[in-house]
Amino acid sequence: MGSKERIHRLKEQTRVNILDAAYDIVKDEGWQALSMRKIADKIEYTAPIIYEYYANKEAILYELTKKGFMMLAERMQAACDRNEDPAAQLEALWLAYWNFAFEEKEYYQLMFGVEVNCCLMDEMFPTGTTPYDIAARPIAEMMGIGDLDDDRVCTKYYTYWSIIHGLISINIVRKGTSDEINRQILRDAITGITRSLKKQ
Amino acid sequence: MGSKERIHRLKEQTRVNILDAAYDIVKDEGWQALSMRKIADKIEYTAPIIYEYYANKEAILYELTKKGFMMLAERMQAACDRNEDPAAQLEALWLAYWNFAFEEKEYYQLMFGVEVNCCLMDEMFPTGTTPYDIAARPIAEMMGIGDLDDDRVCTKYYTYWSIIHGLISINIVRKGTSDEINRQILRDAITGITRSLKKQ
DNA sequence: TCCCTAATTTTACAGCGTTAAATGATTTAC
DNA sequence: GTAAATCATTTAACGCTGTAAAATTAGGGA
Repeated sequence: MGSKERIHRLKEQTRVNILDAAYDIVKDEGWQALSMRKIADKIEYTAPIIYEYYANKEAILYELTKKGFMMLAERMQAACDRNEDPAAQLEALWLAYWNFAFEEKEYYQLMFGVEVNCCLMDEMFPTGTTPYDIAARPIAEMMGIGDLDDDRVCTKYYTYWSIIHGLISINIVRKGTSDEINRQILRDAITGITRSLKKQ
Repeated sequence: MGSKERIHRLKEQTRVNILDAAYDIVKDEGWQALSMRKIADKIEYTAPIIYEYYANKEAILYELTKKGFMMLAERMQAACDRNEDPAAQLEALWLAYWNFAFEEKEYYQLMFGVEVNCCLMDEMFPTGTTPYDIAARPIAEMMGIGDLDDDRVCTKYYTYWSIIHGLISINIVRKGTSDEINRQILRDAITGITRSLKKQ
């Protein structure tokens, strides 16, 4: 009886189809638009059938997250393997990470909980009180640059902001890193960037 | 008739109460648990009344976001003002940012779209293929450290990861920064951290 | 007291994730 | 070949969501 296997294969295919359909919807309409009924529509079934394949919606997201992490790991490993020198390896591997985040934005959002938020930040602040406005002044001063909107100031500002926001959101999403290490990274990073301001 | 004013004041109070109720719920149960009906319950009204004060749920979130940004700006400015030297200003102001993110975690999540995700990352990867496993080797090599789990390696890894993830999520949430600047920050940061590996 | 207006609630709709029951189809046993 | 049993799938339903319209209640002015 090969029919048992045929059916088994078909069911496995449906499992994959559900994941693919979910990803298609997200790619088209974003994560907040993903619903069990839409997935069902796409695979031409009714909604409850999905529960035959996945315990619930979260399980689907979990599976997609796992897939995302596997893709990321592959790309980083491949980039690393293409180089010999450790410095070159590091650059290549982080660049692969960077590229993954934008080429597979939907996966990255799911994996690291980056919500696409409604509102543009700049219109949120009373003028002159954005973090940029506050931080740009001492940055510019140290660099000996008069114009607060100079690209060099802007770059340094984003360097500060990135590492701090990055460290924060990593800690919010996945707690577990020790406070000790966090503080150390924070101080290291701030003083490191600050030192680099004087040089130029 | 002062009663007109009394009523006006009462309505203004209700506007505030709605925001406060929303924040209380979020503080207790997280953002995903916030609903119009729960807010209404808390202020002892029925749900549709809220639409008399805010256009919709998004408007409430918008208002809270604005409040969060104002709090952040205040704290950063105050921290900056407490110092004279620009280097000290920068350290103080970014430390204030850091503290805000954790003391007002709910606001920070709303402001920067940091979702608290379901799943622990480590169980997602086949063993030995986490980004840490991949990146730790060249880091350790450059630092002349044999043990991949050494705290010094771990710290450097998180420094890389933070700035890259930070830069990515800032770009995902609020597009607008030029690609040119992004690339420059990325390269600067990577080579900067990499250089710091050799020194030690 | 009557009317108008404003405040508030009730009801309703369409969508969500999810479960239980009812149907339909297919395989197994005799 | 027909009956029974098992599986696949759908229909119906529950409680929840955001939101809109209608119905109700309350308050103030003539």
